[in-house]
Amino acid sequence: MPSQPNEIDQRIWQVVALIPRGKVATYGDVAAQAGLPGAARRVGRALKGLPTDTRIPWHRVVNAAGRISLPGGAGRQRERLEAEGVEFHDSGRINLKRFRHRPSGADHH
DNA sequence: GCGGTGACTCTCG
DNA sequence: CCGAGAGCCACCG
Repeated sequence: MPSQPNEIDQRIWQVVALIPRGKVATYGDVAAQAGLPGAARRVGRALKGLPTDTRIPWHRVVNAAGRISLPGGAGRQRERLEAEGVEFHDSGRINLKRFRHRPSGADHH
């Protein structure tokens, strides 16, 4: 099997698990929260290693442009997000100003 | 050890 | 707004 989950992956998953329903976070955000600033790609790899039946809300992680990066599964991820109330712009872009999850920052809006 | 690759991101034009 | 280029880190053959 492909690389067993290490402590780093566990921490990344934990951060993702804390993203509230109806909100999203970028790969960079998750990396920073997990104590790995600049390791966005590491996050993508960690999510790829999640089991199919996981309860981790992996679909709440999108790229910095507010778009879905998941290859071949964009439709599935988008459906899940829309089911939670996350709205998509024209060609599948999310308004991060509105739906981005800020862990340590109070709403200023 | 090297080069290719990817669920990334930023800068430039 | 979009694409190209570069920086990035870890995995793989």
